[in-house]
Amino acid sequence: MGLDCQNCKARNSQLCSVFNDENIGDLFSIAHPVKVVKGSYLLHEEDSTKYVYNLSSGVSAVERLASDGRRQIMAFVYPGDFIGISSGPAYSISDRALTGVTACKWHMRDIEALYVKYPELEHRVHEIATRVLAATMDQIFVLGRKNAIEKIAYFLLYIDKRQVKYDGHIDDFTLPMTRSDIADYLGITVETVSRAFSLLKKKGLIELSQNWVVRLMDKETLAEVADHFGPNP
Amino acid sequence: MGLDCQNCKARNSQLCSVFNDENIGDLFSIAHPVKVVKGSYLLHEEDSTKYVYNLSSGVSAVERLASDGRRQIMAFVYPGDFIGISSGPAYSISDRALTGVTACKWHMRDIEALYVKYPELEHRVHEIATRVLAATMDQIFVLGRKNAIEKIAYFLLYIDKRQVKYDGHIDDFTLPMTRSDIADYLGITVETVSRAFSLLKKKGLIELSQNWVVRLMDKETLAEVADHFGPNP
DNA sequence: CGTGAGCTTGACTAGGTTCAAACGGGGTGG
DNA sequence: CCACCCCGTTTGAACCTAGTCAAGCTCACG
Repeated sequence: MGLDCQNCKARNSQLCSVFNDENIGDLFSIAHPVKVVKGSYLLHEEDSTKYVYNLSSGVSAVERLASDGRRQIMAFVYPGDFIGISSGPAYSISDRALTGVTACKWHMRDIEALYVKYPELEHRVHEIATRVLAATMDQIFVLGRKNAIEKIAYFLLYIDKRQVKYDGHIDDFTLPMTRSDIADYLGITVETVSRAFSLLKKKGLIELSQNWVVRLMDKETLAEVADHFGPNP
Repeated sequence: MGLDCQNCKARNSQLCSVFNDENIGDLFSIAHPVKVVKGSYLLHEEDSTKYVYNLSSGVSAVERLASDGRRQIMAFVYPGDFIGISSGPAYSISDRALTGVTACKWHMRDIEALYVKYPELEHRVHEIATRVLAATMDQIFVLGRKNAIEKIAYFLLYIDKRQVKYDGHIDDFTLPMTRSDIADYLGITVETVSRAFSLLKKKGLIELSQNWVVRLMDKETLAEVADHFGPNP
């Protein structure tokens, strides 16, 4: 039991790491593995909030869509990330697979039932919510107070940090999301994203191959740009 | 014990309502009441995250300040609201009193010690975090995908909803925050806030007295404006 | 009654959006 | 196998929303 867990990219995630290799089966046996193709949804805004998910492979985006078509992406979800935390009867966000995605899905009731045997589990779930909150606050600052170039520089460093964990790469990585996804994450348009990429390329801070592969040439300067870019020195 | 609690505006808050009038003393006896004057801080970004707070009276703002002076307000805090939820060793936000403020302050350790006697308390604390997260997601959408007029209309309806709970007013209320605070909350400038107010006034959707007292004349239309305002019908 | 902090208004500017056209690469069908 | 097409991206140009700078106003307060 829990055989698959050994090779799962989420094995060391906040949730699964509560269990050791002997008792991980307790968690795995109540999990429903799900597989979702690129472009379709793990969960929908109006779904009832019975289930929670832990991403095993692939990348997805937590998003909200307004009636007039405006979209805002709240977060990108990587293996080991937890989805489905929500107050109220419906998630108020959707989660769309950007690549093929596999995940473990649990009835929240089943997770809660394990709290008795593993009290640490409850603390972890709480901790996960708190971390998500912290990340969300960061994003509020970015959306409210950073200009386009700063946003893109910040985004690249953020993705770099996220992907390192699971790829073990040195300094280039493949973006799983389109320019349009990036735009909807940062509250700007595709064109602005594209222009910002071009500018950073011209400045020698990044290199792009085939639109998707990014290499960060100078993370230090990039961090400065993410912090402040514009007329006032 | 818990005498003050009877008249406290936070008596029915998510935290305090776990206790009935008989046992609220268990919570109150471990509380440290604090009083903060307008303009000073309940907590600072770099403070260690030992304490949590529940606002009793007044209004404060959760904010983050960048090194170059840019400020972003994450949330306005009203009586009954909970502050101090944080991952990591330091809050990464500050909380500034917009009016004179009183609050109950607890050592998180003391709250956790009560979990044994009141298991519901732990669930509530989690629930609070989850609600804050939901509110924060709403704001991300506003910051990322709404224009200035939509932001202001949304803001007015939001404040209206917040203040009703504790004032019992019909349709006017006094803003506790300056134009500059509103600007920093919505990711725009003071001038833009001012112009948006003037426009909504000209349209007959709101009335202003002495800059601080707002009356919403037509909430329905205001809600439409908050949803969509601009060229595309 | 004078002062100043906060608010409003105006004129100009700039950063980002919009609209439009062209490019490029991967996949499909002839 | 290659031409074609399509989707996502890039780039350009015009436009417009919000920012900036500056002046004048209001009102609470000393």
